[in-house]
Amino acid sequence: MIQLLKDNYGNLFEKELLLEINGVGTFKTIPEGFTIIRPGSYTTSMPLIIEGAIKIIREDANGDELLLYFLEKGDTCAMTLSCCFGQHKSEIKAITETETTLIMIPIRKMEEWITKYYSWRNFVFESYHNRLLEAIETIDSIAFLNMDERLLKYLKNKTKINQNTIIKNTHQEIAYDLHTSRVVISRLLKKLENEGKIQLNRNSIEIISL
Amino acid sequence: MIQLLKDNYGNLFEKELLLEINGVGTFKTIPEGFTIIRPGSYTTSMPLIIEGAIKIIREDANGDELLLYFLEKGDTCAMTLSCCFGQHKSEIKAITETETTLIMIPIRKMEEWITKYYSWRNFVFESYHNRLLEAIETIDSIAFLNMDERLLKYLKNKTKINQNTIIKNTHQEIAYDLHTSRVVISRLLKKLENEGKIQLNRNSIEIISL
DNA sequence: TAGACTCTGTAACAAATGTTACTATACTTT
DNA sequence: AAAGTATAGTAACATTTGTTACAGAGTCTA
Repeated sequence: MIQLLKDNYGNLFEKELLLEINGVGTFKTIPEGFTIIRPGSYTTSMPLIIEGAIKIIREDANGDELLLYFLEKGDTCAMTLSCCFGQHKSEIKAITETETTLIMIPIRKMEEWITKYYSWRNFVFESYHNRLLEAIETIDSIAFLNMDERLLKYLKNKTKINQNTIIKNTHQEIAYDLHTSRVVISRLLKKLENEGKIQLNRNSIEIISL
Repeated sequence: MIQLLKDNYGNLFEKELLLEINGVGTFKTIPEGFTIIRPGSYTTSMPLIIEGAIKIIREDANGDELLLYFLEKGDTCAMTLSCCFGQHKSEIKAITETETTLIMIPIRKMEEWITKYYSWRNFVFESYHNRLLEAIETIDSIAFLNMDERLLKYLKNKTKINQNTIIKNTHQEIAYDLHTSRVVISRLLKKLENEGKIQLNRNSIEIISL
């Protein structure tokens, strides 16, 4: 069995299930910045993240965008889950934030395992729960926080996800994620720099202390 | 078997399951404006809505509030679902919007039925899916719409849920749901009245044409 | 190296939303 | 009926966020 699978899901799933996953799952490594899922698309397999991070974005009909949350290793996409179960189409866009390694599980199997393995059932429900919580967390941020606080939270989150205190993004990219304008982000970042919390450079932001 | 159960879930669940629900479920009728679930609370049973409507509200530590969505007959609370499965505590507040009749299902049974009945499994997953979609819909509204559009959407939704073109609420109550101030709501409502879309009265709003 | 292009900084202004304060009216209670 | 309370209307103003415009600095390419 591939070591990566064992490392990431070994304490979550029983041995038989791990063997099944290893048998029917397809391993895939996807480069950074690749769009995995688009709004309106249907999926026939479900991804388990082994390594890396995926950015889940809401995109409406006018092309307005907003970052919903990040997925990391050990996570799966709840939207894909329910798309698989119910044959619904996707309402979100998924882009690899870093290079990402996935195991793709065919729908047929994931349905079968629901009745067969308690640990799998648990994993699926936990995933739904976590995604619902993250959606609510996003709602909290947009509804209750001002843009400066949202930006701060975003920067913290980003350093955690990328395991790096240097954030390689333009102000425009950040503005898209937070659904605001570039000028607003530049303004607030400059304020953070003046407060000594970050260091601004072209195409990147170094976090000093948030 | 109670007719209401058959009427609302008859085409969703098989006969055996309906009989089981009827056997172990407890029927409850709750008056309007009653708080069913509070943030931080744990639940040991899961509600199926038979009649009426429930308002699901996010409430943060500072007491800030925001309406997430309404639940109607045929719905169940996904947050409660995952609370039951995972022993998590509630992150939301649930208040009856109208008088509501529920069937309460003990956790033990709902877990057992997951493996036993395909239709139940389906129902649970569909519920999660729908709640996730509604959370995303809420995110859309807060992120992409201005307050006047959000108010309009709110009024439309409210007439649908209550089956009544007269909305019995004060401006303050609406302001809480949309997490803004009373003055803002009064201002926008007055604008809608001037446009001939609504008629304002003390403690109530009559919808003319939205 | 000249020109094109991208990214950032900044000012000036516009629009949306939030706050405070005060008034009038309707309703409730004593 | 008088007093108190809740609700709504409105003005004036503050704050936050969004928009437009332009300049300068870095990067890329012919």
